[in-house]
Amino acid sequence: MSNLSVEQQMEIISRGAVQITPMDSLLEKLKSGRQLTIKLGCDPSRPDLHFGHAIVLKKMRQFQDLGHKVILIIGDFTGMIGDPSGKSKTRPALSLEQTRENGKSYLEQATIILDADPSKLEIRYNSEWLEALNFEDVIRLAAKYTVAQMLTREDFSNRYSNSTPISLHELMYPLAQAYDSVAIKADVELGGTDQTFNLLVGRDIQKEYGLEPQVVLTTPLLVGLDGVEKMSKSLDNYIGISEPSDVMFSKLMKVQDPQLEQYITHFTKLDVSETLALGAVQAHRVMARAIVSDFHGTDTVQAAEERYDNVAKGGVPDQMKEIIISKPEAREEDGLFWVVKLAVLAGFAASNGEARRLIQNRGLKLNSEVVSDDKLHVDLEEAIVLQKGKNDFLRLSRGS
RNA sequence: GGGUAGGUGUCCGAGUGGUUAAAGGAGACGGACUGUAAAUCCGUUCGCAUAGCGUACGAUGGUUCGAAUCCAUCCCUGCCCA
Repeated sequence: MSNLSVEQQMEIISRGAVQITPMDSLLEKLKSGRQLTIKLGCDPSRPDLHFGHAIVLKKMRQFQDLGHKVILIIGDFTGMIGDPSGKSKTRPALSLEQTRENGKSYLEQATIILDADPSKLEIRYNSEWLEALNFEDVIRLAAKYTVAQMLTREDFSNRYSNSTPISLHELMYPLAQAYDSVAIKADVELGGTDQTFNLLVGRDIQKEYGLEPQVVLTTPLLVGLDGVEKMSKSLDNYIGISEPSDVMFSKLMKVQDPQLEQYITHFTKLDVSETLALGAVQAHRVMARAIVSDFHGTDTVQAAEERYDNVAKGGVPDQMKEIIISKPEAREEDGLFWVVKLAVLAGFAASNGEARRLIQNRGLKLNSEVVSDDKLHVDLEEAIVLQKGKNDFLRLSRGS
């Protein structure tokens, strides 16, 4: 176990945590000196991890570094049923193969942050024990909780009072998740603050099964780059943990000022108030450098920053994505390609109409020149650089 | 089972037979300003090689010169009663 004193360990664990319940129970578990089992439940439907997930993964990593064991629970069973979990639309049910596939992908990405040492990381699928329960077991499990208790969950009570549908099986999810804690005898379970209720149900159910209840540690929900909504892939306000260094750098520079502190706290070891004292712009840079070097190594940071500065000055970066256009998709005529179609193929617009509008609004540049005519045709004898707005570049060249 | 209110574009939401591709807002995307920030301001907002055409108001069928709007059947959801 760790050489650090229990107090020092507590300090590390507490950084950025919203809530640790109960604190003294965690102290005691740490004092015992044994390797603790730290649980994290993972949603198997969204395998693209972003910084919102990274907050909790970083925290898991800290536990690992202190010698404890992390168990990732892939909710394949729950995923098969399709957890609506508060979203207005029920998620589609996934097949067992899909959830396994997603689980693998989750693990791959999670180990960017987590220590993959098998003595410190284990992965389990909850179908292992949930599938084995028969209807009687389920009813017994359900008997341990009341409807009134369930309705104390904010999400449920809100929906109930707003007359939004709540399917009966949704009430089972907290129980299923709690049962996971029973199955692996979790000492600590981590999750975002939106998981607080579920995590606490885990304590109650563990008690019912004669186990020592887990400590619940919650981390804040990360606000995305829009500065308003919580970070999520579907809102496209996210920074992916496997993004290349230059993208990660420029996205980190876009973190809005009020969220800067959050990013420094959770993703760096920098002193928060000292860093903020540098002023918003400089603090962004320091934060972005620290995080990019943490993910990609120190040598890529400089290149990422240079690229960022170059683009800020209106320059065109050396490195950018490239695609090769072949004739049929661009409707080549007389060796010429239509800009509108090229913009669509570049992914800058979803339809020709959208591309036309982009051009009309002077948002499309070809080799740094504003495209003003939506009938423009180009030959691709030489590769061209297409640019949408300030930061989207793509090099296009012609296929044979 | 009975009653009742609903289902409109990415979302919220107006619209109860005729310039309705559908008010308004949010979001998004461009532009200006800036710190490639925020706030603010301006433009855009279904598709199509676009002065035109095609689709679209839960689904299908019908009434009508004309339907998001009227009728029928079906699907889905809320609430109340049992």
